Amino acid sequence: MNIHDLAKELKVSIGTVSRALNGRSGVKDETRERVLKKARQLGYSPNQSGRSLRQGTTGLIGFMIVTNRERAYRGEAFFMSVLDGLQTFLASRGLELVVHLCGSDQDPEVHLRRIVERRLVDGIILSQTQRIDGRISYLNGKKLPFIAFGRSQEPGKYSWLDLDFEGVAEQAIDHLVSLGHHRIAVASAADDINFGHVYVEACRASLAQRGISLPDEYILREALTEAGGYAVGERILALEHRPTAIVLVESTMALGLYHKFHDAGFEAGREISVVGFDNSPTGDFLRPSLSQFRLSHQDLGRWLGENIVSQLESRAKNKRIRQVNKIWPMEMIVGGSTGLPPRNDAINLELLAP
Amino acid sequence: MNIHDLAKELKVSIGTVSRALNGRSGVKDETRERVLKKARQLGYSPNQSGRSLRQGTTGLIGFMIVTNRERAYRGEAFFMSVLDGLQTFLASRGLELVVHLCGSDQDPEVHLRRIVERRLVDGIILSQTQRIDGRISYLNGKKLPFIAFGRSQEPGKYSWLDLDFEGVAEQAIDHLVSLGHHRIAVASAADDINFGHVYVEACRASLAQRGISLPDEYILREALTEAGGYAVGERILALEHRPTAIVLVESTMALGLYHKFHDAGFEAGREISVVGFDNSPTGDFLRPSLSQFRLSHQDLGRWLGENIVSQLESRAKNKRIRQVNKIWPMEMIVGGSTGLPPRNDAINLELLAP
DNA sequence: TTGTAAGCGTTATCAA
DNA sequence: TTGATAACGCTTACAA
Repeated sequence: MNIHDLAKELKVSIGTVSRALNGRSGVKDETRERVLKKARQLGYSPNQSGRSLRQGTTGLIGFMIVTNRERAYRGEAFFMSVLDGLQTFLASRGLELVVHLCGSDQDPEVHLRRIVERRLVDGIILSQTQRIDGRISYLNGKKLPFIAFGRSQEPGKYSWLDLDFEGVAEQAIDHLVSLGHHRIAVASAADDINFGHVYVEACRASLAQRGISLPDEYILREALTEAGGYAVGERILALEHRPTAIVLVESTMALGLYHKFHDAGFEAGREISVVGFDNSPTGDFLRPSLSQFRLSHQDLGRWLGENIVSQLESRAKNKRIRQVNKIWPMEMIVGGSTGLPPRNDAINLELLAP
Repeated sequence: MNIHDLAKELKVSIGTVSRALNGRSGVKDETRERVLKKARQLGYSPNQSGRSLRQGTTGLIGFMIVTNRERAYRGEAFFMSVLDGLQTFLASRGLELVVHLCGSDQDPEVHLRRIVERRLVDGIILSQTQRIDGRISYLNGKKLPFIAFGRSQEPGKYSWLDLDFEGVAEQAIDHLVSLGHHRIAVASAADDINFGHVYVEACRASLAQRGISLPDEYILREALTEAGGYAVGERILALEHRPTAIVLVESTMALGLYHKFHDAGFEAGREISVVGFDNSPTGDFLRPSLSQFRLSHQDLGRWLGENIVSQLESRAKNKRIRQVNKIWPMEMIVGGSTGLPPRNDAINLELLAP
């Protein structure tokens, strides 16, 4: 069933059918009705390859996810709600979202090049950006609209959206320091994903502002998984100068960390305070509940959709694409995992006062 | 940059370029070399729309995921590793995986029809099959290769892959009954997803074989989330005749359930035994660790890839497509969450003996 | 071994 | 308001 068959069935020309279906003007109302009805009846939809070839656009927006065996189970689940928000928005604009997975043994840049060169999509959103990310410099050289979900150190003007790691670090550190903590560790990503670096540096800056240093042994780089959290627990419990608090760049780690604490007879919020990251249900259902940050994944997805569509529209009108860089604010929700430091570790501010 | 530009650059015809790039015979080795080199140099890849239009195939395999706000955070994470295995296999066969998300406010069948009618993919894998699932009967009427990941009650011959819910139920029930449990509850899905029904009935059958009935109040249908698990915990603790064990159709629920137990001063494996489902890291890192079932998501994905490719090949050779129905075996890993029932609840088999 | 040209299904231009 | 036709980029049958 193609446009010729449909036209023959209706005894009109393919041009008329095309105009009718695409809402072009210059078709008699009655004819348009007939065409639409018959198309519905016969289940006809235009072949996308034909359309794409003629129009030069596919109507598809790509979202690239790099699967990583280690993190595959939960880390990427973060994206599901983001994708839900994105897809819902795109659908409202007649666009279709397609998610491209990059297998754990493939090179993300090579994979991206294939997608772009074959013209599979009209625009693409990258995620899990690395500090040095060849995908970004590659796309900077193309005219394809794209957004990096996550900052990078790649030079050049391009649109990106990122979580407010600085704000999160500041709120977390402020909360902990005001409780009296001054030995605060940071658990971050083991690989070169950019936010891992950003978060550590943001914590360092927030600590420094309060006259507190972040020694190397308090920076714990592990997998962003339950197992990684467990490893973090082992490492901090083994330290001679144990921290009294730890901030995590990913809430999933909390489960492993709690487990290790449990084994050692510790409890989060008593011996060691813990701050998670984005609001995972896991954190809410831990005991004690995890102090973490409010974040609407759906809204994030919607923002991505609005922004990529605006790029598409600029391009269609041959206008210059406006680059947007957005830091997504997040707000702390204090749970039971943060409390006063153990007595002999607290700075008693009153005693220090003259 | 299209095939004409490349041909002009090389001073050969487009036919030769195409033959060279596609590995067709009848091209001088030297010419082929030159073409391949130049194509690489200029970053040329054939436009997919052009190819698809000509060949009638897109080289894309779809995987449809229905996002559901309630489950979005973790339930769908199950798929990430499956997709990793699938994508890796497809890439080895020159095919590209595209994941189509169906937003929570969209009709999955309508969404599927649009994908199929526009010829976006050469084959598609459905997931989250419902008991009555219009998508399956729709695809049965088409010639597009597809696999349902999850059985359904839809009539007709079609390929499907499903987890061995019967085997899981049998092993779980056998384990619990041999520990002395005879009041066993089942937590399953609240919506019409088919595996929810399958699992309950499988448990009922395994219990019946041992002369144990499954009363309605022991069937707890809730969301497959932490919150759902918490709700399950509330409900069973409120029962007059409390079960001594519960089996869950999704391990994520365990976190909420443990939390509720903790609040009530209970511990899994002591007052109430708990059996989870697929081997989530969450289950491994709970305390006590969750008894659950071994499952390689990657292998599952690979199986899907092999099967859809075999369908594609049959179709290309105009051979009849062989329908395959596969039950994926799973093996129990006993953790600390299953133990003897509390004393006064156990059937002491020796005392019952004459 | 290479070049030429038809045709895949669509949209858009132009003429009627 | 409609119909005929070119063009999008590619692969392939056929001719050279």
